Amino acid sequence: MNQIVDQSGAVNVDTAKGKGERTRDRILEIAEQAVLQKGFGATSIEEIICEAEITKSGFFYHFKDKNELARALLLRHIDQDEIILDQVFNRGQELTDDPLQQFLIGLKMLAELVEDLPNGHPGCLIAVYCYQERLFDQEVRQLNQQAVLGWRDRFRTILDRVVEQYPPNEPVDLDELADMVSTVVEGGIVMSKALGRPQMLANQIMLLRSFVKLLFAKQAG
Amino acid sequence: MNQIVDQSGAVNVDTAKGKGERTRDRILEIAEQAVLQKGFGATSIEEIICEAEITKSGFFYHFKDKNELARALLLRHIDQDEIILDQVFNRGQELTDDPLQQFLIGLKMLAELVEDLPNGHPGCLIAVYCYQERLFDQEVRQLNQQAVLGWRDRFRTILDRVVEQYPPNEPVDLDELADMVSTVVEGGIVMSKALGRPQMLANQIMLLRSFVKLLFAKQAG
DNA sequence: ATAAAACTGTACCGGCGGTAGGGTAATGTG
DNA sequence: CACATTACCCTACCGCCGGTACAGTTTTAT
Repeated sequence: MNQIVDQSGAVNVDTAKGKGERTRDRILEIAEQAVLQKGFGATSIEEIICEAEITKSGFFYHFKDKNELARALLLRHIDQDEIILDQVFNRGQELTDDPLQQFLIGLKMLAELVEDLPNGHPGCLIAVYCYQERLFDQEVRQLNQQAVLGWRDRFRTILDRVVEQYPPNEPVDLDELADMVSTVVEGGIVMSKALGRPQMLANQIMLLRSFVKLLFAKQAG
Repeated sequence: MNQIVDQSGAVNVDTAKGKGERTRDRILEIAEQAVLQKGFGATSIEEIICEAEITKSGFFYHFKDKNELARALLLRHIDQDEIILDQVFNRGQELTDDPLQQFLIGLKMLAELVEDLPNGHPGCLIAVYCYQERLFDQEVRQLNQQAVLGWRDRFRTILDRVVEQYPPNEPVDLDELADMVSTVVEGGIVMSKALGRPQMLANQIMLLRSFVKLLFAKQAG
């Protein structure tokens, strides 16, 4: 979904890593930016090594070919994404015991988080890979799939607890509703990018939040 | 949003065109398939001319460079998309005078339409271009933006008529709600592709439809 | 018949992904 | 400090691709 990551203390963390790992991270960071703006196929190794100030040999020391770069990019992206989502939705659990409120707080925090990004959400690698599937091997495609299924599980778990206390006002499949969070985020990113209006993503998340409220709100009378 | 197009009588239409235009159309058709599966940057002119059974000179006779191909692809895609959306949402107006029902019928028909695609929705060029913005010039990016704004206008017009008769049960910005249709379709396509489950897109559209119902349904009492 | 349209053929350029292999500087560790 | 390992750099090369140039040929519409 995103690769916003807390960078406080990043220097300390980096220096704690070996030199190789630091270079590798730098390559991945630069590559991800490029891939999100131009796609994987159009991102040249040349430009990556140029910006990273290494040589082609240096690049191929870390990644044996471009496909391995793709895999590493995706793994890193998925990891960072999970950290963010954990932060956001665990925070809801700290603030209240009501599962519906937890979910609503999580969505609100997610919206605020993406709204605070100065240049808008940079994009989601999973979406990039979906639209360039033919470039990747089966392993990468499976990783992609598992990441999305992970999102479903995450939100489904929350929703299961919600419906125990709040019967939905309209019959819904909870897996589909869980998927809708991902759908709105992915679609919202596309819309934000298309219109050049970063705020759209946050708006769409908040709109989804309205719908969740409507769906589970206890009807008057 | 899509490039599903009615192909009945396509042969007649084609033969009515000049030979040049037919070749041009064939190039565009082949190119779109490739771009939706591999991205624009990774789609080589070589493979296009190979599949179209023309030479490189033939290609450059129709398009002076790859950027012109990009523009033509986008224009074609937007045109076809508008035809589809017109069909779907005008049909609702034929069936009832109630604006809410018109919208709900349109969404239902859209869901059915994408569900009937044998290999799932092939993808949306607008989304592809968003995620590869750096590859295109300002003109193409503006075309993209206008297409999305066109979607907003379309749905906003319908929603304006809806709210006249159905006050929303939760305060919403109608532009944002209009955008949500696009968001869900774009996001749904990504999710469908990621999971390899074409039906997801239709499910997500139907879920959006549920929310529209909830939002505008007259409360009991 | 004829002009315009729609190509084909050939040759070339520079950039890029990727390979191969030898050389070297930096680094962590005992 | 010694030393092996890690982490690179350098050079040279291959083949593919986007793109250009331009002359020649077929096809089509009228």
